[in-house]
Amino acid sequence: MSTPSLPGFEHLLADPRTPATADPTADPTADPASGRARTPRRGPSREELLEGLNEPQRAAVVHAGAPLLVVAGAGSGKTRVLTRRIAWLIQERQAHPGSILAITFTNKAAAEMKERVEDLVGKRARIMWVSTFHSACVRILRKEADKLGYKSSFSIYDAADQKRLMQLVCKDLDLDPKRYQPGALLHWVSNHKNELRDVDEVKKDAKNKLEETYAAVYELYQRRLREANALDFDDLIMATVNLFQAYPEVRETYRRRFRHVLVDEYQDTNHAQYALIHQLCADPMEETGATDDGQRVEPAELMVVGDADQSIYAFRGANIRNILDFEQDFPNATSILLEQNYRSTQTILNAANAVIGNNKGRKPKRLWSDAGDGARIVGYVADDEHDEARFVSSTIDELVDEHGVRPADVAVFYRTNAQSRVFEEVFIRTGQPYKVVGGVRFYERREVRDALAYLRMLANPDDQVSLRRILNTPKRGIGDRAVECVTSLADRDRITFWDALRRADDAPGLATRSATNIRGFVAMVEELQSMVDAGERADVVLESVLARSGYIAELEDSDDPQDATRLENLAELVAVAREFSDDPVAGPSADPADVDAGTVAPGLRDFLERVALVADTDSIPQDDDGVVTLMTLHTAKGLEFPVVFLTGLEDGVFPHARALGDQPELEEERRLAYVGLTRARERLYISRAVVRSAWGAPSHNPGSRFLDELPVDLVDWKRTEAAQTSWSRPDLTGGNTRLGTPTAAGRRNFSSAAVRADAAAKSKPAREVPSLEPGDRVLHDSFGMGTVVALEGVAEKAVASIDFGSEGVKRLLLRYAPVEKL
DNA sequence: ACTCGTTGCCTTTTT
DNA sequence: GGCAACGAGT
Repeated sequence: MSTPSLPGFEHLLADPRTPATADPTADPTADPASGRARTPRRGPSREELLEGLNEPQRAAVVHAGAPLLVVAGAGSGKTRVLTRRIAWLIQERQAHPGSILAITFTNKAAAEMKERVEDLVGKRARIMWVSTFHSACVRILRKEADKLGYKSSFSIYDAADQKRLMQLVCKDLDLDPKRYQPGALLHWVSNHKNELRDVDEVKKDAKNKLEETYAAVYELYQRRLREANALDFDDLIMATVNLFQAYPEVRETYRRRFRHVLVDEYQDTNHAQYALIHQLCADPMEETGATDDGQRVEPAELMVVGDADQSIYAFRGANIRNILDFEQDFPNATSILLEQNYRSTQTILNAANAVIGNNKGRKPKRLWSDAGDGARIVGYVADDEHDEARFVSSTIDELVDEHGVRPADVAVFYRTNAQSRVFEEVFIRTGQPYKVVGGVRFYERREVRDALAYLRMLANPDDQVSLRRILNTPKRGIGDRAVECVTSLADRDRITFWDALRRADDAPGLATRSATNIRGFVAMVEELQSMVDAGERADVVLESVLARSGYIAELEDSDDPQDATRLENLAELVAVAREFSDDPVAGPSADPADVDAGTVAPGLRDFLERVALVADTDSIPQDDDGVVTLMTLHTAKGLEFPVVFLTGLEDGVFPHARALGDQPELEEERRLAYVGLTRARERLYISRAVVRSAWGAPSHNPGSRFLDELPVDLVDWKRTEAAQTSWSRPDLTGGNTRLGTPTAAGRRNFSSAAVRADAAAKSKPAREVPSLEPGDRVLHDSFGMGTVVALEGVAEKAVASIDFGSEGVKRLLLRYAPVEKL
């Protein structure tokens, strides 16, 4: 997200010797160079800035000097601390707002923080950099792109673009798509980028054929990105780190500029992000050799805020060690612990503390509240997922009728998006309005992506992925064959795909019909490009695109009711563009950024940038009186509700089957549970289904192990497993299954669970099993670690099939087998 | 070049 | 159970 610059901003950046006062909007009384400046009379007093804060919170706000880690438990008021501290820096320590860099993880959080600081200290807060890592990096990279061999107009590829590009790469390398899945390859590439490992390094370290192939994929993928003048999300960070490394003088510019760096959600940073912070904030004395003599800049003041217990994005490269090792990474760092919770009842906190306490290697922390114990947690064991949904629905009715709860106070959480369906069905039936947050998102809809692809291709004709996407959308008679011909022309003459299109007549083997169609396409694009070059507003360009391309016409002619929705979505997109063009500073991600000198009004590129870096969960309206909110646990992070339903507490669902066998992954699931529990303010409901249909087939899941971790006296079970009808009462008790009950139900249970475990074992062989049931991990004296795949037989005749990975699958008579449950 | 039918695959996802 | 991606048929 970014918006046009404030005048004078480039100057500020370009010449570090004129820091603060170069900006006309800045408060001239707050010149940091003059040390003790006149204190502006506007704004809150010291007392007001510290008002209502507890001791550790105050300490964090006023702390000066050494790097500071604020360990902020859930609901402990960390956003407050952050905003007050920023205001404090400006107000009391005369920091120039332009010297403050605050990093958040969402644009929404950035906008909120900025707004709150602005409320405290006034408009001068606007020139602070409050943004996400990605936005900040884009701002830097746009300016310095040429140093890295990119044009400043580079595109930003999101997950879908990456996938498309990766598919092209796989095709070029002639890889079997079954053996090499684009998704897996991307994940692998992403991991390397997060670890700042470039292609050369990876190639050098390839140990076997497979790794060499992967490295080759990485190499070609990067080459294609470069050819497309595009960077993917991970590149944004890595390229900035590389830039700072390769150009110390550039780095120094930013080091001089940012005197205060604050990072929120530090537990979710990855290595690349850590490195970036380190480059900006670490003492250069410790860096490799003296870079320059004399002119050394004091390192910026760093404060990071986070909670290791809420780190739930490891699967995306977040490294929990960043926060755990902060004190080692930044010598003489201090830390402050915020344990007082202002959100939940003590009952809820006790539950959360108990669960998270099962994670190893964690720094002790116990949330407490003076809100009192409140209601007990209510538990429910449902027959199946429909029963569970009915329980949730009827409980909500009851709360609304008898306890004055508004539906908007209620949230229903689940582990995976697919689980939302059952709740939706029941809510539709009962007429309970609801809102699903997340799921298929606006910017991921096909028509929206198509429209954006047009715009991106206009802004950056090198952008192959976008260009190819819309080349024949809507259908204009340019098929695979034609694309093939143009591609080979591009390859042979070493020109871009777009240039090849313009010279399509030279392409050998191209049908005249296709050539004609391509000429028509090129003419249309060039005409639209001239609009862009003339600096036309984004919404005007967009409307022309939709009209001229025939995209609208095609949808209008269609009978498919879906296409009516698509038209609406496009209208919505036009509205977004119009709003942006009218007032780019407004909106959820307002953040003044620098654009090319000379561009006064916000252009198409600015719009694209905003769109590329904004998740649209950012724009979910939070308040709507009669509406229940449904979302995954991941999207629930950072939110709070008076009433929370935590559903699907079953081993295999939550914790997810793929995590069952892996200690670190299981701990991440546990943190996710912790996040879920701590969202609740007053009332917490937990539920699970004994039978749940997954992928069509019913699956019989044992209760989540997290349920066993809750102190028994905190939970009031409205219905337990014992209350189940006899047919569905197999050998499960709580989360612990005794082995082998010779009932039909037992077998049914076994077989369906085995199917799941088998599936899990296939994708991730070799691992865990506690109280023996499929999916559990065991340790065998000679075979090592293994995963229980299936169980058969009773008591001392019980036999387990255990997958020991490279050792193969063994059938072991448990009475004799030297296996130990882990 | 386009359309339709079959197969295969399934977490989570702030950017 | 649902979607997307691929392949065969027109």
